[in-house]
Amino acid sequence: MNRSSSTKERILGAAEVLFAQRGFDGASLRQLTTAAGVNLAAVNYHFGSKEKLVEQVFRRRLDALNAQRLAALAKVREAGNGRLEDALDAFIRPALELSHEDSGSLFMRVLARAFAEHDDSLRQFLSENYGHVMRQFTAEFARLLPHLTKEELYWRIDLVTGALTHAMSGFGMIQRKQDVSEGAHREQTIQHLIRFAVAGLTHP
Amino acid sequence: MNRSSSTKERILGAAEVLFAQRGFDGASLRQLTTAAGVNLAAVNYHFGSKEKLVEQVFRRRLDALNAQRLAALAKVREAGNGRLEDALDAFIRPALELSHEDSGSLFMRVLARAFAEHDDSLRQFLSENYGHVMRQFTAEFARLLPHLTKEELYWRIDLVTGALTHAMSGFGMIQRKQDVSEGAHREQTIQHLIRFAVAGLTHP
DNA sequence: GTCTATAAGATGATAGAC
DNA sequence: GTCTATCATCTTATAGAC
Repeated sequence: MNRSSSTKERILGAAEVLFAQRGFDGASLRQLTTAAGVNLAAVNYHFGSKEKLVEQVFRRRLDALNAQRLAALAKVREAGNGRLEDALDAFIRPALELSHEDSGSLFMRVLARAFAEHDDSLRQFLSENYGHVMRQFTAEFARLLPHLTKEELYWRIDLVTGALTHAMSGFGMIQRKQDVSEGAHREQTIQHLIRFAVAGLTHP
Repeated sequence: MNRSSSTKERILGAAEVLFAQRGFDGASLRQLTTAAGVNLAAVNYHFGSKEKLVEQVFRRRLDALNAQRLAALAKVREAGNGRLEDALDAFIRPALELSHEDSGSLFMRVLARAFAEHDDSLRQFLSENYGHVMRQFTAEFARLLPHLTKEELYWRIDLVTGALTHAMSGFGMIQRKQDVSEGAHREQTIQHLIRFAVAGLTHP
């Protein structure tokens, strides 16, 4: 059994937790390797640098998320006369499912940090690797809302994205109540978001 | 003429810029005092610590913003049978005006960082000092949307807040075009947001 | 692949002269 | 109020033994 992959995974897991809690600069390699139970030098050995490690933390979650989104969108398309609700579901559900996973909420905080950082190299990385997903969804929304000008459509998609981002981030005031299961709460969030987005996208 | 207030102001200005660009941890007192053209020791002399300086950077903008919001809300109330659009305008306009000011967009990035930090002491500071504003607006929305349950209303306000936050942050894909003036673009954003929010709040 | 030891440098805070 | 000098501590990265 090769220990290297286990070491890599342990580092990635610890990095996600610590980047969420303390930020990319705030989490030191010392804290990180200690938490992962590996040697201080292991990060540079396995990833090359701290920055490459950050990139891998993103890839691990976002590759899966965007594959799910595109697969769901493809299903909506091939089903023929898709409804707006279904396209929105394809866009929203994988994202919210990720954000409600055990370590997913941690990752959401990592993502929020990345956006707040406003770091161009990181933004470029995200746009290069996942920009095509947004473009495919925009094209589908344009097909389903043919009465809107491009300008108007972009505005509305932008605001939907804002609402989704906010819901994923967990910053809002809505907290899951004790008598509601995790899964039920997620489904509630998805349904609220979809109805809200449909109203916002289709109003005259 | 007392130089101390000028030194304090120069520090606050430089801090806002550098906190936005590099984060609270990322901006060192050395970079900060150099940019402000003051001595390294001046921050600790005038503010006590780096953390107290951060607090003052927030106060300078948020005290003004929330006073404007409450004044606008009071006007809507005293005008009698207010419309939902007017209450939303009171909530949204001061925020978006701040975010479009010269140094306002910088401050928005500072604010985004604070949320991403998820730092409890900072969140507590914000909630203690400005939480009553949100409560007053929620009460007004409840009055204007009596058919919604409290539960449903909270969800929808939360999603509106998400869209507003996103619009303020400037993360979105919508960029001002060259042939549109700064003021016209801001007004466009406000109108899009209000119409989107009205649709999202009132849908059946 | 993993370890220790250490290089080379930045950081927040403060003491004390002016 | 402002300055310099410095403390104690932290950081990333690497060299070299095992």
